[in-house]
Amino acid sequence: MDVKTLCLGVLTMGEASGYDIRQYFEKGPFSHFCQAGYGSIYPALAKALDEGLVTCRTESQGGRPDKKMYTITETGEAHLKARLHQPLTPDRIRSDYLVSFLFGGMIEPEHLAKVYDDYHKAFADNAALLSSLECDGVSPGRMFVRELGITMYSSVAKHLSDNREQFLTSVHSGEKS
Amino acid sequence: MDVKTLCLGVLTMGEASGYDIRQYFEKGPFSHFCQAGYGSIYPALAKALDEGLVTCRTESQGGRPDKKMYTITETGEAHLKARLHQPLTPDRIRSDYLVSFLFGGMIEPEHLAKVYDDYHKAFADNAALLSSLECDGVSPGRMFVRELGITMYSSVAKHLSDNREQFLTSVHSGEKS
DNA sequence: GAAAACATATATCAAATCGATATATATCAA
DNA sequence: TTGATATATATCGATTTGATATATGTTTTC
Repeated sequence: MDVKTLCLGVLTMGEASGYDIRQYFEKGPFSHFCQAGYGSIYPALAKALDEGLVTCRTESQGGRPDKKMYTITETGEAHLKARLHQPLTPDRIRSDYLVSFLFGGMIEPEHLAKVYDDYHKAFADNAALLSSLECDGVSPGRMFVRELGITMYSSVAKHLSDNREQFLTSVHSGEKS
Repeated sequence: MDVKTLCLGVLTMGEASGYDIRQYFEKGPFSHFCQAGYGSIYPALAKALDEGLVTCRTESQGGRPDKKMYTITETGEAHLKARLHQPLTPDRIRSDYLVSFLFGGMIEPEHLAKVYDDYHKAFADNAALLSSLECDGVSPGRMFVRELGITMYSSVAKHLSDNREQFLTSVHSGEKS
């Protein structure tokens, strides 16, 4: 799912600027399972405009750079719908933290404990964040991914709580690498 | 954590070729939380060799291209260890499936059900795969990430089982987008 | 009340990564 | 024997990442 298609997805929820779209990927419900920065969003929007998948309206604002508001076209919706019916690539997780745990034996015990606690906090915080989200008038799809996220984050957070001492002691008991 | 550093990590477990390293990232315990293809591994090894982080030994084989066996150096180990004590970037999940569920209203019911079942199968399979792994003589770090993976995969698989009908009906009950 | 920090807004660029392809041979299955 | 899969290295275009540049408004802190 390339960034262009993801932008189309965001635009089905209403007119938005490149900056707005970035917010969806950084905060918002999207951020937990797809990311994109300005460096990919702006080129993607330019290409989408070029291909007639979106239209653009420039909104002048006092002082600040003009806001370019994008709206999805029928062609754009058709493109998104078609893409959603094509084969999907498997999920991909990138975790420096799990790599670190794998090589935990090479890390100073105090530092490893700190990293572990940070990791636990991140999962606990994400679970809490999703739980606190407003649910009124939210689409069933959004509701579903929210609940799946809560399940995932909280089960991992619990596992990390339950196995903290066991891991931190075993990883530094008389072995290398 | 760039590919060069990840390669060093693999090499702490013993001498390996670029092809071998690829296997670790495609199958093996690594594949679940970091990925890398030939296009990033070979350049990374060349750079690591250039910087003295690894040494290289060419193994001739009848017919097939020569095998280049890489070994991590002390400098390489120091580099890896230093990296493991530096700040880590947060985990990142990319899921076309969750994007699809978010826009489930735009997908034909039969197709959405198929996608859903594929997704469930992927999690169930991964949980089973990790559970079936040999544990004799495995390092505590490897053991830990394996168990965390089992927890994560099976909790999500269970959630997907438990909420299948609810999701598939609600997403197509009189609404758009 | 001034200074610093943060938010709004677009855009570009080098470096890293991804995904596909090329090359060559061995081995295993139909 | 034909085709598919595995071993092995390597490159290349396209995409993505992460940082930076530019310019101004708003909010917080000293």
